[in-house]
Amino acid sequence: MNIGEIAKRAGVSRSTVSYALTGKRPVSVETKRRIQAVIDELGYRPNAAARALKEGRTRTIGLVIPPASQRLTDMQLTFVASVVDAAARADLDVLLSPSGGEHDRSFERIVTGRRVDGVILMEIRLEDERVARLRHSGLPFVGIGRTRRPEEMSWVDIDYETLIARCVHHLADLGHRHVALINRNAELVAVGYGPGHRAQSGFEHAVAERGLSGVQVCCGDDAQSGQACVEELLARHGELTAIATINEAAVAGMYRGLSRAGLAVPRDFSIVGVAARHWAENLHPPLTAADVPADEMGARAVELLIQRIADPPAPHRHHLAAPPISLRGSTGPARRGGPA
Amino acid sequence: MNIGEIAKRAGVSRSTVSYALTGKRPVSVETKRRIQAVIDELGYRPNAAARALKEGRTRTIGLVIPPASQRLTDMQLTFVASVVDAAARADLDVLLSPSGGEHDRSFERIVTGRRVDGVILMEIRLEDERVARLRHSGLPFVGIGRTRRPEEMSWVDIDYETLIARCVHHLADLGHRHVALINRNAELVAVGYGPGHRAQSGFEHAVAERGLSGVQVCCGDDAQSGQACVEELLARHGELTAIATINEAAVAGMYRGLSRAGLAVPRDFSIVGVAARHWAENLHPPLTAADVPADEMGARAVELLIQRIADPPAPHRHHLAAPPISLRGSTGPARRGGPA
DNA sequence: TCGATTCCGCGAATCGGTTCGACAGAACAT
DNA sequence: ATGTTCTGTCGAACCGATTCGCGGAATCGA
Repeated sequence: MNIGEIAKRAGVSRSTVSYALTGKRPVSVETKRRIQAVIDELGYRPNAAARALKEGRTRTIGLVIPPASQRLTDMQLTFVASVVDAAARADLDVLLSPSGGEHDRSFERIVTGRRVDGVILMEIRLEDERVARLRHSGLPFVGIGRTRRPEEMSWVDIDYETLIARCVHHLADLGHRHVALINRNAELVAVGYGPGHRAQSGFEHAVAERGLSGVQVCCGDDAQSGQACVEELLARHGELTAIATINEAAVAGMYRGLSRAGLAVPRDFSIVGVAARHWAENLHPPLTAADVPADEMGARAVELLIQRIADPPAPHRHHLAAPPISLRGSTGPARRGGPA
Repeated sequence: MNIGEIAKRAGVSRSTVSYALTGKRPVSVETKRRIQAVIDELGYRPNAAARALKEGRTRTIGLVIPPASQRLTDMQLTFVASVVDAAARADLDVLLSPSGGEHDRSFERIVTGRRVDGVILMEIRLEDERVARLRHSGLPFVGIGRTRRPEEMSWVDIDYETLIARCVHHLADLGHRHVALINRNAELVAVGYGPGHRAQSGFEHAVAERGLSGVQVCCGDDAQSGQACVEELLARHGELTAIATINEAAVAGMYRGLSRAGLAVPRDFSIVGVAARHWAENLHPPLTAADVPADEMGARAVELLIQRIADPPAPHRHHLAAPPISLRGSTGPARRGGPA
């Protein structure tokens, strides 16, 4: 059922139906009523492809996610959910594209086939060819995360550098002298994953500033890796009394590793991290952490993207989240080897 | 850059460019080479909307997910990931639509606006108006889950009835006499969530068959609810020695509740469930469970959908997964009040 | 050498919308 | 009565691809 059919049954021309629907020109109430009656009866909706073709926009945004094979973390999932939600509120549809590895056909299809009006890019690296690709194509886009030259694009991001520094200061304030940073998985950090590098940098600076001794390790994004990682850390660095981490998926395993080693949290050992609130609260003991407002950020990213689509030459905008640390149950005064 | 531009620069007509690209009519190698050269130089890709309009298909499938506000379980997430992955392999894009609650505009847009060639529906209820809506619209669709009249549509599903029955039999074999079923959250079950009801049914039959005493409760889909639920169960039914559950998100909390009550798993108390393998293995102790092949199922759903799109009048096909129970560390012989 | 066949490429129609220019008729001012 | 302004509607062009029918040139067989 197309617009011609509606027009015929309502006894008007196709253009009149179009104007009645879009309201871009006045149509008499009587005509409008007749058209609406036919539309309701037939359940007509304009064909999205035809409209996209003529209007030059698709009312769809692309969301580029890490390939599904590598499991999404809870935080990433929250980003996806909040982006989809915010887009739906703005009457935009969301086209999903796994990128990286073998799936780059999907990314290309979306970008050069003009399937979307704009793109939200997740899991951005310090040097990211997709950013170059998008900029070259002229398609509006917003990053969740930023590259090494952040002024060149619009983004929302978490200030891991500041947050991890805060974590270290928090631990130092509690008297801890030997602390470790547990990063995300080694491959990710190796290919230039921004949060990993920025967390390192924040950790190093804060450790130096407070005169602490610090170790850094990468750790797979799951509980088993977390456990193994902690066990190895304890074996190699017996003096450690605290961990700061951005690897939320591994925290449960870290708890397990500590408990196996006979260390109670927070009595004997402290952990502080960066994580989504509901995740931190669900752990046992609840994790003292900077609460990443992941759902807000997804919504904010959509908002930025809508603005960029509406006004491409406008200057880039950024949003760097640095939420305060919420004290929960996982940090306490240093005991083991600390100043007692 | 459209097909006309390519044609002009290559010195041929637009139709020749089209035929060179699709291969639907022979084009001389020399002409083909010239066209390809221009295309490579300009980085041209056909406009997806124009193609969709003419061809009558979008090369896109819709994936209808529960609204983002209610967090996706790990298993649901795995479905989504595997669907996206499988679709990408078939060169299909995936349009995400949160449905239910306030977001039904999105669902309507996708269905009646002909934005997609077919739909995969998640979180299906025993009576589901979306199924009626889709059937009425004539759009091909496949369910992950099934309604009360499963022969009317194509679907893949997990045989919760059989699986929970197996769980009960497994517990009975170990000597447990008093067992509980922990279901998904009460709202979901109340609105006719199929797995919830089928699990109940399987539980009741198996309990009756083995002459056990059984209690059933609903429980929120998170660790805290799991803990609260177990604590209440223990308070009210001190004779319980085992739990069967389909609520994977709550299992970690159940462990906590048991441990607080001084009950060790599996020595004093057994838990068996239905969950994704990596999830079951990540728990501590690892959960004895029927390993749901969620990624396979997503891929299978895509496969069924592709077939339905290609051949709509073909008979419906179904795929019911009933994986065996993998023995891990969370079940053992009955102790408390059992035959010692 | 003449027709038949094959090979290649062109022009035009088409998909289903939106949008622009034109215009009839009513309302209003002069 | 004449000109002007509005209102409401129509017809046609257009977006960028695909596809059908047609025809010119080359090849083939007789």
